[in-house]
Amino acid sequence: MDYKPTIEDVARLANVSIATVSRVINNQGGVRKGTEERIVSAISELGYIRSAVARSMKRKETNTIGIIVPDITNPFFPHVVAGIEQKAREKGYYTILSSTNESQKVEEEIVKIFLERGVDGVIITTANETGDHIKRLQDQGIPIVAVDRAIKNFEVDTVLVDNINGSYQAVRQLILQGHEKIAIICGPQNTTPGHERYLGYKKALEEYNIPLDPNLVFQGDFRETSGYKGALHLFYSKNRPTAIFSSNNQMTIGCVKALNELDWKLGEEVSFIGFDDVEIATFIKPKLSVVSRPMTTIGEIAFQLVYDRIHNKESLPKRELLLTPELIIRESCQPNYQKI
Amino acid sequence: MDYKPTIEDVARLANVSIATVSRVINNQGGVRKGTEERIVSAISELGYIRSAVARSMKRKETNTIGIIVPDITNPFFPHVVAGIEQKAREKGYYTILSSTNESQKVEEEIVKIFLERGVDGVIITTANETGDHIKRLQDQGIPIVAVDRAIKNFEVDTVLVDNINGSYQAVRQLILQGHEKIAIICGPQNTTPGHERYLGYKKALEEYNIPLDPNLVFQGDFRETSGYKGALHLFYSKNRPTAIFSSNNQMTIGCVKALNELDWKLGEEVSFIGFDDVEIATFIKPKLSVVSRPMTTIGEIAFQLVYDRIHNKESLPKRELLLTPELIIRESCQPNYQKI
DNA sequence: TTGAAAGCGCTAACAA
DNA sequence: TTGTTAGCGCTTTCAA
Repeated sequence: MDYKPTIEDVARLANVSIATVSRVINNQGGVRKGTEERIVSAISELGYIRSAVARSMKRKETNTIGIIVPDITNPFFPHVVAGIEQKAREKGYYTILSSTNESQKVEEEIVKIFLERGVDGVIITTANETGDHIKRLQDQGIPIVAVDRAIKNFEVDTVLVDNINGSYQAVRQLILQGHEKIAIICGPQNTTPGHERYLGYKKALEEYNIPLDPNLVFQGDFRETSGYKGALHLFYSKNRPTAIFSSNNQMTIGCVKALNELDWKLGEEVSFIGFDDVEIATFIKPKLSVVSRPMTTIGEIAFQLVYDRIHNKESLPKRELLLTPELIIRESCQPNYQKI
Repeated sequence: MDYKPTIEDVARLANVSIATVSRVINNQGGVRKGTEERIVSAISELGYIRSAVARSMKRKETNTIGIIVPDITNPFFPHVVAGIEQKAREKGYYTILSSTNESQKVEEEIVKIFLERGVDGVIITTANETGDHIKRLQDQGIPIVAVDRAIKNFEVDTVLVDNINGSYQAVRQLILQGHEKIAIICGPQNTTPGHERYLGYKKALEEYNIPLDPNLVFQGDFRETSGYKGALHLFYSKNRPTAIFSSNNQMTIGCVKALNELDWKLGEEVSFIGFDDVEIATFIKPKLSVVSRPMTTIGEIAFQLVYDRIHNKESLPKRELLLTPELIIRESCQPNYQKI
């Protein structure tokens, strides 16, 4: 069978007009019971399925949310996506997902496709925070929600994690355990998360009157190798730190690898806290302390924001949510014995 | 600005008919150069974007591939999806992704949605291999490709990994290193991967005349917690194994966590091989030996299969690919010293 | 409670 | 080389 029955086939079989059929498939009521029954059985007899395309054409909505992420293989995003999808399905929305591989050009392409397809809303972690290419979506009246990375050049709803607070908590913890030579492995300073996590580090040091030593600030790029290099660099620097804070999960991994190879004893010779939980955190020894983010919740909230805006085109002010990450203290940060 | 210009607006501005505009936006040629230029500039002046919905309506194709996975947070799938997406984009296709959380009911819902939306093809790792609900897709002439899990009750193109061979290789390796008390942490036996990986285990034991001890077979469900429980169970069983084979990545992680907590020395007291590579494999001490699958390649092939079939409605025989996984030996499997 | 009919924006066959 | 026009399958007035 390859023939797709249409609303007209149903109407013919049930001996009513297509308008009446439309009423029952949309549960609009106002149809006599007997008529409805005839229609329902005609539908199942024919195996009729209403065409979402024709429907979208008429209604000017697709019930789909476009999702753009920079890297679907980074475990953070599948969790966020799961949260979005879950909530979306509950509300009758579906998602079309694309990964940019951090490429601005790919992102532009995807935006264009979303525009053509008439998505009802977009949830994005952009590869380029200036966001000029994203503006076109907004110009078409398509609600946008930025997740994890802000968009700079115009106003959109945003759900971020309080990066400053997260790294502040982590560094403060290290300070309270008696560390003073605390290093940071930074993310790129031209991204919000990268910069903010550095600011939290600075803030904690200032608050406790610990001078910031530039030699303890290593510029990474959020990739594993830069974490690795960072640890190496710090190990061999003249002012070897007694504690390290790493700005993201991938760099944490590189870093721990390096510590292993250097035989730089985690927890004993050097305390450690990383931003973002990693799978390995609880099964290396000692267990890693981390700053953890509620990934699924982020997705759920993001969907709620687009959803609200889809159904309130005009009247909503810009909303900016800042979720507080949680410091999970395990074993990799210990009192600074070397001080004593 | 919230008004969406249509092909008519473009035609009016360029002072031609909509047919001519259609010709240029579809690169069909046969349009005088000057005319084309006028149209192109009208398009950019108005910011015209062709409606994919209207186009699909007319052409009876959506250029979208539906993807159904059981669990998007399992790192295996994002890699497969990345492969699909990559190839798809090259060919002008886009993907709509849904995760069933292993629920048959959710899967049925999604199938229905895909049907309504008129996807051109579906790539699925099904939560229920009997596949009766999926049959509806095929009845509508929508090509299906099964990935990682076969579909039993009718014929579809399939790309699988040779699970039997993969776990056979792993278990044989353990046997050759002198292990006899080799445990397996199974996946669900009503899924192909779960069952086949068990068969490979059995096959290896049989081949080397090692009797299968039911106490060494732990029934897991592919989730992390069941790997954790499995290791616990095996540790405390009267016939403690000297080697463990875990049937998937998530259970491997649970398992390694448990080993740590139990202080059951990996590689020394218990050798270990897991199915599927995991991020942490090279990272923990000792490094984990694993059976590795070419995930991105699987996705690329899957897309190629649907694509072929979309463009060759009738004429293709059923195709079934079986990729051979690779045993990567690292440090977690060692000769069985306890035997000596 | 039901039906007739007007489109939604596009493609493609046909005509000019 | 260009234009006219008939739909694609549905929703939604408006009228009966």
